[in-house]
Amino acid sequence: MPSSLTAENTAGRPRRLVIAGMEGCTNCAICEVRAHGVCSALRDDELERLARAAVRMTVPPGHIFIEEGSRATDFFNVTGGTVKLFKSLPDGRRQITGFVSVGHFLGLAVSDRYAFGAEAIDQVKLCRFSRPKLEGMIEEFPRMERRLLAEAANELVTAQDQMLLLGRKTARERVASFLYGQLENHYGDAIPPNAQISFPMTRADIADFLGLTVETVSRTLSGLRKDGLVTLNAGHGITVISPVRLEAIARGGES
Amino acid sequence: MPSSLTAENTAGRPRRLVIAGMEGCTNCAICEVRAHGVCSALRDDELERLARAAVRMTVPPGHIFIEEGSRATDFFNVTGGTVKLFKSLPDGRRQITGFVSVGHFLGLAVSDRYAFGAEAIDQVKLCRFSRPKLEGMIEEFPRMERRLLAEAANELVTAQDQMLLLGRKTARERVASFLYGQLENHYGDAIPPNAQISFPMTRADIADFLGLTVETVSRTLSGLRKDGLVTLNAGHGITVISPVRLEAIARGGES
DNA sequence: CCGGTGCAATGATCCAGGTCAATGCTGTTA
DNA sequence: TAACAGCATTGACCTGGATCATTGCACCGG
Repeated sequence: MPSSLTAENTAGRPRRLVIAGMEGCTNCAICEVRAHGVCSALRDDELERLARAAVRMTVPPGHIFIEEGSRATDFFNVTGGTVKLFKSLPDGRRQITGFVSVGHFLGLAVSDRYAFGAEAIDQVKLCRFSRPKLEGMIEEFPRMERRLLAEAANELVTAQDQMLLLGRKTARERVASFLYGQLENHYGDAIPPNAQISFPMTRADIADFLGLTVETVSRTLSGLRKDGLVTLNAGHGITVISPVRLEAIARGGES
Repeated sequence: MPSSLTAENTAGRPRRLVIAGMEGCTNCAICEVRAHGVCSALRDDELERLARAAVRMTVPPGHIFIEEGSRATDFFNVTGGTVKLFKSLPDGRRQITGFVSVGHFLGLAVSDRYAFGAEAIDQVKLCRFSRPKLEGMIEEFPRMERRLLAEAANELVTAQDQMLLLGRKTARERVASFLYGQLENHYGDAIPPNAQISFPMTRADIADFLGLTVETVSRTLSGLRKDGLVTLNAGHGITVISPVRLEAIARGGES
């Protein structure tokens, strides 16, 4: 039975749902993520109304602000930091279904309960909307709904990629896919040789995202280093020497 | 490297995109799936307009009607039969990302290309809409967009469940999850003991859906039979003796 | 400067599920 | 009613990645 080494994080030291900072936000028009996220679909006068529905929050690293299976009372828009979304099994095995950062929307639920948990990786800033308020907004601003649908479609495509990864890729291909994905996040589609990336998540997070163990992630990264594909820098930094070869591996087109 | 035994299906005998039957549909109001699908969101007069945009199609078993990576020109609504959605790797490894049947919508794409392929498992009936036409419809009938968003949210939740399955569940848990899912499809949430199910997909399809090999699926089913949890009937029929215990296994709460 | 705490890396061993190879079963064509 | 084709099952064996154990390496507080 595969297990997750991060299990004891939850089992041993259950984290409370603590919200550190929370203040009203009166001006969405000057919001730092105006260009991204759901808000980008709105005109200035519409943002005015949005502002009244939104509450700004700051969540410290390691804290869970959406508890798996809890009542889905709110929607969130990430305005800073990185969040991991996850699902767990009763014995502590955990699957991270995605990492989301600035501009991303969070909280679509079918039933009245969240199907996943959300935990801050680093210092995370959020814009929170109550469910009824957001529903009112959607009713009023069709462009916002359009935007939501587009984001959902996007996430669906990402989810399908991840299913292919989890169901059929080797450890090496999974790690290469993860690294290449991080490259794309930073550089877009013009990735230079010797591209640098640094990400906030630990090996354990990466393992839980890729359906592997920490040890395998570590060994596989060492393998890529020995093969001259990457260098491992201080902190969580990595230099990808040949993004092209990395992508080939990620795609499953190379051993 | 894990491999998919269905690889030669594509490699050896590439299937052409053949559409067997195709006729105009003039009356969506009497459509057999009126109660399900996107159409259920519309009033009769709206259906009238929908009818003019829709084309009915029949696709024979085994035929691919959406080619992975091809131009996303159409949207489909499944009105009969079962479709498998899949993604593949260059060497033929394949992951089935979902089975969709009557009422389900199909074809949401981020870019202008489909990110997945779609193949008919049995005789499949479809309602086809051209992309621009559907976009017009959405513009005109906000309730249809609402419906689409709801379905996307639903699929997202299902996708997350599947990621947990593929990343962290054992073979036994995966097969139990699949069977239990089939039970839910047939019976809703009131599943009686000794519930019967029969599904159109082969062991190879199940394997590609669960990230396993045909052999492991076969052995695991035999294991469940030996443990008195199921009986394997003729054709693709299975009787689930104890749905409660099956669900416990599926949830990861039992060895 | 030292001891501690929390990752990360590496080594040794194990095993769940993959691979390879028959064998069975069922339906279909002749 | 035989011969074939296409799954499905079962067995024997192998291996990629999991498990268990140790060591290394920062960064922090005293």
